[in-house]
Amino acid sequence: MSTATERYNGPDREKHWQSVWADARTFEAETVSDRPKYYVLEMFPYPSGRIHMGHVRNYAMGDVVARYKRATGHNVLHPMGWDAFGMPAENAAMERKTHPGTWTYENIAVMRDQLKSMGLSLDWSREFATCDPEYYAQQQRLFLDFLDAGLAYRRNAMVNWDPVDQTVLANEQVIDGRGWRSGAEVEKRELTQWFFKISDMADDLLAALDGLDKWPEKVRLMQANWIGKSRGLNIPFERTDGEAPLHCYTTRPDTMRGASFLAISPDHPLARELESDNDALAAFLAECRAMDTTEAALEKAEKRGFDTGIEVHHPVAKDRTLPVWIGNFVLMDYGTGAVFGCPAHDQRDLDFARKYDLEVTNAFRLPGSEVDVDAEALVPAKTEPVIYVDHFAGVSEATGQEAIDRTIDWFEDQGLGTSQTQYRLRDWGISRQRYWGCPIPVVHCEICGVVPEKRENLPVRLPDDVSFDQPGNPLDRHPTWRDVPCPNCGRPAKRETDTMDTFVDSSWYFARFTAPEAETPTEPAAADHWLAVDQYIGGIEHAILHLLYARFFTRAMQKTGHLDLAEPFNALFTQGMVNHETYRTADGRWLAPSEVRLDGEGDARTAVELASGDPATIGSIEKMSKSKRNTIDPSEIMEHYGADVARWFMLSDSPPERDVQWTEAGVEGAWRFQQRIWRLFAMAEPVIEAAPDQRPARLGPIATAIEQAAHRTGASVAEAVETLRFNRAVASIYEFANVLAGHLKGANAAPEEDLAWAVRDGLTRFTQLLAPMMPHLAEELWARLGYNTLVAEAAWPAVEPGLLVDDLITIAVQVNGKRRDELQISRDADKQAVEAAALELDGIRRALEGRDVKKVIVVPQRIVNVVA
RNA sequence: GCCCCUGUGGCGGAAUUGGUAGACGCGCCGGAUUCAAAAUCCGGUUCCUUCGGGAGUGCCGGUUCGAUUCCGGCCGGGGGCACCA
Repeated sequence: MSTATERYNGPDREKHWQSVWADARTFEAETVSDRPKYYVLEMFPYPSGRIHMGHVRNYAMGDVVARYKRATGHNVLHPMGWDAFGMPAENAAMERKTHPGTWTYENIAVMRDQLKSMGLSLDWSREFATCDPEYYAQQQRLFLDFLDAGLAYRRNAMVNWDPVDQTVLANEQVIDGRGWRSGAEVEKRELTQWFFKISDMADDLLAALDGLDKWPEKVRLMQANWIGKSRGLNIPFERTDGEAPLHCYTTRPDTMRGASFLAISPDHPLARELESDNDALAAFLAECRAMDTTEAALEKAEKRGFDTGIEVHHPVAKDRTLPVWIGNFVLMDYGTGAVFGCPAHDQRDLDFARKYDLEVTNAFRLPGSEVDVDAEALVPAKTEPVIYVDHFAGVSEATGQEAIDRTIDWFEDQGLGTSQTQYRLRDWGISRQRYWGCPIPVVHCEICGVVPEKRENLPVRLPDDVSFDQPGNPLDRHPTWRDVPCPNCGRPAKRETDTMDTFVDSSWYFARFTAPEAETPTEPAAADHWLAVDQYIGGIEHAILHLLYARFFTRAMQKTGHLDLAEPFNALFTQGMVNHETYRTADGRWLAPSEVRLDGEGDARTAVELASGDPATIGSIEKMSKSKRNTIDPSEIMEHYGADVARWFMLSDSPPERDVQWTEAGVEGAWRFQQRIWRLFAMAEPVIEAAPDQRPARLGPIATAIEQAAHRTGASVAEAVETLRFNRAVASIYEFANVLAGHLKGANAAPEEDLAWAVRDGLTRFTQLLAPMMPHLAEELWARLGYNTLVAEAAWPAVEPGLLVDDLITIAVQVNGKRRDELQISRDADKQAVEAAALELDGIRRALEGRDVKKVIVVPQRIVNVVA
């Protein structure tokens, strides 16, 4: 047929529906409701300037869930806010001479408009930014409560210090030993810093992972590894000079026979004590402290030691003594800051022993082998049985794990050591020497020490009159801001100038959304009602830090009376990234997709730089990033194709947890589908007009087929959305569209009543199933069907279970496991009937070729297998 | 090094508890429509084939009437952690 129908203009109509939803306040959560609550949350964005495709994907997924839950009778909370403190605002301030706040709020305005143009079903009435004083005031209150509860404390800690920018750098900001911005050589410095006592909750944070059964297994594993619980032994080593014993922590006490030296950290109290009257040692320690501690540097760093001259007795073989060394590889903040070296069973210890000519003694050998250690240490898996040599507790052949357990017990029985559980997780250092963050609300008084700011004085506001024309923290050099009277004694004192790590801001925002204007951090009734978050969606890059900090914060807020639960996120989903091809010129410049023309296909594809006409290389498919210039601006896509098309493409094809590749062909496919649906409804118009209000008592075969497809699609879309398999929901909708289109083409201009009814009912249901994913088009179609309500407010269509199954089914018939024919038979036919009918099939007879049937396996409603 | 995930057409990917492998989409091929093109519509599309069939879910083996699915061993790809004692 000819397509006289006009094209659907998405970008134009979408604006209309967005204003209709906003006017009707369709998406505001009800404070009081009879309906069950559902809290769906996507990780809130950092206001960097413009939204990117990762946001589109993330928020499209969350929006499908929110709209579906609303349709299925839930009172939905689906809020949005801004993770607005952070370094980029200060960098922008330095480069553009603007205030970080100005830059941030301008970005928020742009990004809010962009998100609104996506047509997300968000409750904008609850919006806030973490840099709003109303928000950080409450965060300061939480800090003071944590301080009172012993959950926040201050201590000296080593940090990476950039001497040019005059700031502390995170490990990730140190590249090859230099600051990522200044390029200056980074120093290790000891600073007094604020910490949250997350280590207190290590065991609970680990144990509670088991209950998070709606979290990805992968994330739970990553968190468990990060917390890193291990059981070992704390052994005091008696010194030959009679001084206080040195304690070592080990997880391999079974290798004690092989101990040949002790190594202590350069930061160990003993090392510091010896330093004062030993110049050579002092020089060695200074070098250790200058050392870069990034992973890459550690990989290459030489293992170096310094012999202190001190000796200790072997705890079991009392006649043996072991020298005490200082080792540059020993960490002060794990275990006791001292280890015993067992060169035979640890490669690093072996290298160290060879270098400094220390003993190498085996604790065990492999079964059937007399060979001792040569170039490589003998380190079998803990599950592998080995033969222990002369083990003091009498262990002979055992796996490492068995021997470890028995050794720990033996040491405890003998009073030679104590079992100790150790965690890898360290306390969370939250001090940042930055301006654009939440001020830590304490005052330093010469008389009273560290004094909390009075709660009635909160918030401690960031001053607006700051300059960024010199490096360092503007709060530190502000002429007056620091000067305050001591809250305790009233004498002149100084404010703390550190601000909080921005991870603190995002550790409780989900709770604040439940009562964004409360005068306290949370409002108990609202928090109890809405929390936990029912479905949280975000990137896998936050699998550890953000999610672990939020779990800690929820517990800490529980302890301080702000919340009444321990786990903030009932279900978690981590979505994949959005990738795109990369393009480069011969001289290595990255080109944006809009700067190249692509020709050919398959392996013969070529790219040409538009501006110069020079050939460009098509590179690997990578995460969209500014540095590789392989980004696509969501706003351009939404202005050209519309938000529904962008959303639909982001939800199609790729499973949501996997990476998706953005392609022009993919968006166009989504756009064509949208137009096809539009034509389908145009084509159906005369049929719809002929439809009776009531379902006719009898439906013909075509009407029945449409009705069945409608109900089956309803069931499968619901199931797919519930399990967040959006690509399958999309596929089901395509199938249903194909069914409807196929039948409509065959229908004549004056259809039978039953068919007309089935078409209208089918299209109504189709629109409802489409609505969570293409909400604007769905409203347009809903109006076209003659409804004067909003499909966004319509109830999810009920499914008639009887329509999901056929009376006559097709089952495959195999011979020896190979499919040879198929059988049409009544659904409730008994086994004997199925078997008899199967054996009569031509294809089966042919395949059997007169062989004897040994056995026939009949799985009702599934398959028949004839064994011959 | 330790821990984990993953491997299916030309491509993205489907496939309840083991039960017709390749749904749906993209691409491609053929046809219709058109003066022509775009758009649209219809048909085909795992591979091989002597058109009877045969092979096939990274590779090798096992369990089973039956394996993409379960088990063992390899190979490839990806991720997390890592001087953690």
